[in-house]
Amino acid sequence: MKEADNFFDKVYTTARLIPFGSVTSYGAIATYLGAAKSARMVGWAMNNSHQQTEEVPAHRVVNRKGLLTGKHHFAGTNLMQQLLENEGIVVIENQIQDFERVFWDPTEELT
DNA sequence: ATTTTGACGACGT
DNA sequence: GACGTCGCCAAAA
Repeated sequence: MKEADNFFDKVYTTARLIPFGSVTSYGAIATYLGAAKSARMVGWAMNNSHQQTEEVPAHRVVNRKGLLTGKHHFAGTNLMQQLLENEGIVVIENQIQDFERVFWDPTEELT
């Protein structure tokens, strides 16, 4: 059985691979999947991730600026930030502090 | 079926 | 370096 034959499913799978206390960007995932210019699709997949059976840590996925652009898609107003801070990530004004420090690039994990 | 929009990103000005 | 435009592809209007 394939859990990741479709681009969307791959996005979900990759998102679940993000370690605790780390974050990544939509473009990083897109590039990892071979669709570097389709970062938007990753974001769209995240939106759809809510309907996925398995839990998808979409809160660990932000744009390349480390900005919590999609926080409005989460339940509460600051739920996404709360989740990130819960993992030891400092977020101020929707901006992740020490972004490159907590950034997790799936491409580097390929090795 | 066509147009607009979008949880983005890279490039051009 | 801030701002503008284009590209990507899928879904909603």
